[in-house]
Amino acid sequence: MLHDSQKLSMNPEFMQDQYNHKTIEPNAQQYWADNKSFQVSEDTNKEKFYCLSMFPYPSGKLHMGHVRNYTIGDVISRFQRMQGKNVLQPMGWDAFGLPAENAAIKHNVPPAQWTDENIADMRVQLNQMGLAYDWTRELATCKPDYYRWEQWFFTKLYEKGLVYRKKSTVNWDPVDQTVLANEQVVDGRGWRSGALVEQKEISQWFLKITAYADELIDEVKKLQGWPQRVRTMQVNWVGRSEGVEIKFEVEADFQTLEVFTTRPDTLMGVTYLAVAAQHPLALSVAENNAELAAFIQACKHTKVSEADMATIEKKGYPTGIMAIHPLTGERVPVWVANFVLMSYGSGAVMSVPAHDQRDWEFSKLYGLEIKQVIRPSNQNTVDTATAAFTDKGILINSGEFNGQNSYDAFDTIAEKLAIQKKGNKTINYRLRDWGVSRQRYWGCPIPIIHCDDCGPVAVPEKDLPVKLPEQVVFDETGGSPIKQMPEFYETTCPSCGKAARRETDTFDTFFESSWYYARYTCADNDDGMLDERANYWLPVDQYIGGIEHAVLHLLYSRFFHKLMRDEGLVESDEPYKNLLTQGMVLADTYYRDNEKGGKDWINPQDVKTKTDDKGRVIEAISTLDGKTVISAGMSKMSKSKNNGVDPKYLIEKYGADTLRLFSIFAAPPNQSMEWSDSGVEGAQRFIKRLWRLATQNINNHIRTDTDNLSDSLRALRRKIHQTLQKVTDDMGERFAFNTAIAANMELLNELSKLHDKSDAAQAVLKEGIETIVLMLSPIIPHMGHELWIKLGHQKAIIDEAWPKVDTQALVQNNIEMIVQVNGKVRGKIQVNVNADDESIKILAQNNENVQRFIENTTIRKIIVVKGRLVNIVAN
RNA sequence: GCCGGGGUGGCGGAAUCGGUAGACGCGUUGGAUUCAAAAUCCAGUUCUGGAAACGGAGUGAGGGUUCAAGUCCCUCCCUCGGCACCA
Repeated sequence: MLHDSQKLSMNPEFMQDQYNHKTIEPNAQQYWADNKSFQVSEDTNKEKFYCLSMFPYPSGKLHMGHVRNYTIGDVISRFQRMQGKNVLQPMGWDAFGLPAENAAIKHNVPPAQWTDENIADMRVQLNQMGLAYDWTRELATCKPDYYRWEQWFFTKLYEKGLVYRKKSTVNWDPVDQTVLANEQVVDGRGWRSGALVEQKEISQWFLKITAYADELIDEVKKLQGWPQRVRTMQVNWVGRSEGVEIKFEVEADFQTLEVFTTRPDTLMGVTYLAVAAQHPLALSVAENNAELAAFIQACKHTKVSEADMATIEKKGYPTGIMAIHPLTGERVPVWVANFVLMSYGSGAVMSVPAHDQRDWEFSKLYGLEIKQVIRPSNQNTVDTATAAFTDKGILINSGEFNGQNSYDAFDTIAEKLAIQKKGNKTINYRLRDWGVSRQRYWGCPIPIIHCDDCGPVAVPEKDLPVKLPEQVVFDETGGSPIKQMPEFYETTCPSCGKAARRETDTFDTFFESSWYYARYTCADNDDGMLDERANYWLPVDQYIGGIEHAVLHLLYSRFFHKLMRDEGLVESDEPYKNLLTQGMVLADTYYRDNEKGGKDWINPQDVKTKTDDKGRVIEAISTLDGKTVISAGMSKMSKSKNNGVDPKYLIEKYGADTLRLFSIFAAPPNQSMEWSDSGVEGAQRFIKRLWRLATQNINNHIRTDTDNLSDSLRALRRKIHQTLQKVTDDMGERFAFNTAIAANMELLNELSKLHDKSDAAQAVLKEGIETIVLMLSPIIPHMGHELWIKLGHQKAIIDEAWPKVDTQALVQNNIEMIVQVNGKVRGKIQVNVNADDESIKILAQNNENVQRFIENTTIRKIIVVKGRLVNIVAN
């Protein structure tokens, strides 16, 4: 018995090679490795192009988000290489972080070992994707040869006074006695212990990012290659606002409360002040007030995230203390409020219920006075008893300021306060200094030694790096092992020599990811953080990564770049010239309710859907037990929803080229992309169709005079060059890879329809096939490599240049224009490209179908849009 | 809650500068091929009326500007990302 595939291969029709990714892909990868195709060095004769995809956290498994991100970067890199540029595309590992600690607790493996094994696995998977990386520059942030330089840099910043220590709030698990990350707090409780989480104040290190706030905002203007939405988010995050800092004297102890407001024009409407629960004033009153102390205690049980603070139920408690209004001298009560944060500004705010929605809600809740001091600029009236009026307007009930508009009153009130030394105009930022301390193990040790006599002292350069001990044992509380290791923390003071204690906190992992892009340029340098090679390659010409990094990572690395510039390490002002933010990868989710009231998530690979004759899904059934499951729509691929698709399996089944093709064809890069198994099969189908047409023409080496083609061949050749023109624009300027692929599919469809066996036809066909293979080679490089050889070329396709548009081929004599009557399409006309408007108008009116709609009407106007349409306005 | 996106056929998406809405792909329907199936190929496929020619409606909802609106303006609804210790 013969297998079907054998029967097929014996049929002369199918004697040509079958497409087989399992031989094609390793062959191409071997060629690139043998020829060191992607190793680059500084070459001043070529234009450089630094293309960087955000490096992954080495979880051990490549997921579809990586596949998409790295395919996009690879396509751009290979396209730019074909434009003749010296392209650098490196890869490395964002190797510190929480998951390694979790794995250590769960599987009893030290984080270092777990991480190393994961890196080895993921490197293999990335290579199977055929990504054009210069692996000689690979780096892992958990290695001392990397993190020693950020320790060194931190000590430089410390010398410059850009680093300081202050108390700040963390999530504290009172049972496990550990600090928890926000994601480790679930419904207000520690994820492991289940204990109610408390806020705790501890001393931590901060970087003065606020000192660069203005530059971070101002230079967003220069980032023309960034998406507008990311630029807006960056500006809003820094949040520069002009306002007035106002001093309120407090009756009880003659202290003053300083508050910041952007609306000094509403000052006369202040009816109370609110301070944070942790404010010294609140704490001192609470000493003799048990109820207030209880309230403050209750306020500790909230998560320290802004989203939580903003959405909690607003609660407050009166301190019984009165403050003096700086202008009227009236007494206003001071309240403690759970939504005022001690870490923002001074931890106190002035409240104007009539003109601020949050203050209004608070005053309604506790029956506090609402005093309207602004009225609308027009003649409308507002009732501040029903809602706050937050617009600017004209001042009322404000004594000497009555009748001024909000803008003028801003200045006059600020001036009056300044004269009385009760306030000043200031600029306030929403941006807070960057807290870089983490009380975790798997991170870069902060290079500081605490001495009882000398205070915190930076570790001297000669003693760097401070190595993180890698042979450690975790207990189930998840506390950092180095905090229990005297051999790590016991040391001597570098300045006085007495016994001292090493800092056991580690850096925020954003610290590592803030400068890795620069280190790739000189990853082998053991003598310095960076060298002159950084200035050849930087800034990064194209950065690609998830939209979820639009604010934090990108802001921190912009900041870090400026710090490095001011240290003389780099010359440029900004790290990333162009930015492409890719959307997430989504997949179908299915579930069943379980007995515990929760949901059992079922992997989409185990679900079959039934459709009606229009293709609408009418039922989803598990293939495991044949029973119905409930569809919960599309959501981000994740473990928790059990809707991940493993790229490893797909690479084996379909090959990397198919996966690459599908992952950028399914949606434009900046939008989220929905996973579809049948879509992958469609991508494979296209690859096989191209393979077939190309391999049927490998012996076709006919060249012919393109000046004397028949009309239909001329049209086909025009299609080839129109496609090339579009694809060049789509890939080089717009990153519209999905439409670039669609255009190639369209061209392949046209070429497949050609059954003319003449020499001229075969020459055009060959030109078309070769153009497609070249245009798609950045996307499906393995197949491009193989087909290019088969088509008879000596040079590998990786070294070929991007094809050139033949402008002669684009010339057209006649074009089609549509004819509208009152904006509705009623006919089509063929027009000579040089026809004047008058003759086009006549042609349009003579169209048979158009006449049906203009008879018995009067033509009012005829609009001709060159090359597109004619619109006849008639009634 | 605040900041920033998105919403177009059964589905993913296209329409780049205000000018033919639905390219391309998936799914689906019919046909060819096959003993049969898979694969492949051909044709149809926004809804709706019609045998067709050709009409009517249609880009989340409602209003507006314009000869012309998916695209611009206003109001609203839904949804996704981020919110500083996930990375």
